[in-house]
Amino acid sequence: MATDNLDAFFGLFYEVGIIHQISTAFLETRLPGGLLVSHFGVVSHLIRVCDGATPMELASAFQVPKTTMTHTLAGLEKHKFVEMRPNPADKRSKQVWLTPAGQKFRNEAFEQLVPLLKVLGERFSSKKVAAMLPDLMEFRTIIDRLRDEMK
Amino acid sequence: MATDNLDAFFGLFYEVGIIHQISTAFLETRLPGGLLVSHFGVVSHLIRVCDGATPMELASAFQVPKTTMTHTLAGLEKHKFVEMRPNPADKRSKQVWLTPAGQKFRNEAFEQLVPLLKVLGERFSSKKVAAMLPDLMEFRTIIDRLRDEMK
DNA sequence: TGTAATTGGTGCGATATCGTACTATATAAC
DNA sequence: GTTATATAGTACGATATCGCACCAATTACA
Repeated sequence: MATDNLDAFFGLFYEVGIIHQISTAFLETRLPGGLLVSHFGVVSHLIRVCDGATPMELASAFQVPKTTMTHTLAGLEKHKFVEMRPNPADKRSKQVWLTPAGQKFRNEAFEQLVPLLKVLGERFSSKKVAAMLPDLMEFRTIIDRLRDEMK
Repeated sequence: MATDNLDAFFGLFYEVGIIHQISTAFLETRLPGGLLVSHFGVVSHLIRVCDGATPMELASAFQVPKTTMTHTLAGLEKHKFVEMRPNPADKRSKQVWLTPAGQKFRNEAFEQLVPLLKVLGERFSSKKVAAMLPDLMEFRTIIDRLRDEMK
């Protein structure tokens, strides 16, 4: 592979970094009470994917170290947005359950984003976004596996 | 715009977040002396785009707050990878210049990544990556402008 | 079934990130 | 030309991130 081809990968990492930076900052200025995207992400995951997930499952879903997830969950707990219960299937483990306050937080934050995403959608169609997703997901899956192999 | 369409945007933000997370962690375990991707990014920018850039130009290129860039540059300076000089065009400002040690750091880190990216390229072709870039760049440009408008 | 290796979670310390406030300089308005 | 506003950079404090070490529970396996 020539060096030129490597440039494509660096370009991808660069764009991903910038998009991450912009979108995170943008969203966080619009979340109440100093909550972060990490909090919003976890709560969304519990609503959309699986309530009662374990901390490890969440860490794995967002590909962050487990200590980071512990910290994020402590923040959500402090706000009473989630409740930690023992995991009946494994006494080492816990389960993270949304509270009504947590659902309210997520839904209100979501509703606040709708008009902003509508404006965005007028400039970059959601169809185009949807068309980008399969390649991104495939790429993500591949680097995920690659990372595991080289651990 | 229906809620379904919003899902595409959330999906994009999610994938971008994960890819950022994986690629950053992956690269950072392979950089010497506790250097971070932010350091590698700045040094690469100085080599590839413009040596002698001002801190503000760098902060803007990576879309990070200027205080963050100050911190990153201090780290590079401590390693003698860059040199800060006064900006002749503006006495408030500075210019960031690479040192030979900084070039060496970047080139060695780059060379170390080549074999890894080669493996990656066997599983996800650089052509496919290159094909994804225009849309990502357009999206990035749009959210960048949107953010400025709503500041 | 007893011991070794693995896994889920937390405590702790180092440091990266970033908002606020501040100084010095530059630009604009008048 | 003087004054008001904006901009480049830094100091500082709060807190997010994450590696390491640890304990408890589970799983592998001899």
